[in-house]
Amino acid sequence: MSSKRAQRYWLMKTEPDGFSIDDLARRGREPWDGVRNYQARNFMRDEMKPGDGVLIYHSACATPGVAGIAEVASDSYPDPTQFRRNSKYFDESSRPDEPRWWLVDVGFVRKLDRLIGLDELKALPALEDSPLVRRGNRLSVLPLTAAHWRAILAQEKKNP
DNA sequence: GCCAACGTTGGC
DNA sequence: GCCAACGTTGGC
Repeated sequence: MSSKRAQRYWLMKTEPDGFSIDDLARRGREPWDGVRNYQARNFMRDEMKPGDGVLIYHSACATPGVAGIAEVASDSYPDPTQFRRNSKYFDESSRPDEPRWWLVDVGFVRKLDRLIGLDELKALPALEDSPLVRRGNRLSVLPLTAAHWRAILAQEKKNP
């Protein structure tokens, strides 16, 4: 396999009441549709590449935190829901010849042995510079450094 | 359910 | 281009 660039790392949020790591495990692979934030869109459209590592984060739930590992499973392509009039993600001002919203497919890798809660993440010195643990952070797709990735996954083997 | 933080919209 | 109003996210 020839790789033109080093693997990158990302974190993607999902609300488990709507779509959880278990749903991803069942389906194996899922188009990450419905993202309607320009910064998150730019990451998916311009920077994510197949094979990149993804941490799946459960948000807006009883215990928010990192729940599993996935990978970028496709190149980016236009989010089809933006053109579906009956979709809640429909965007009437987006044009098929110039799509506004883009996505990637996400492939399941594995569920973590245990959920690594936000309280734990906040306590990790390695994550001090990540927007993930900053108050008021609303970005649903964000980049991680290799150090962030390692620090988060190292927690899996530790007692909370 | 509350509310702080943030992004987006639209009037001017 | 500014900024107030509004809508949404997300932790608690």
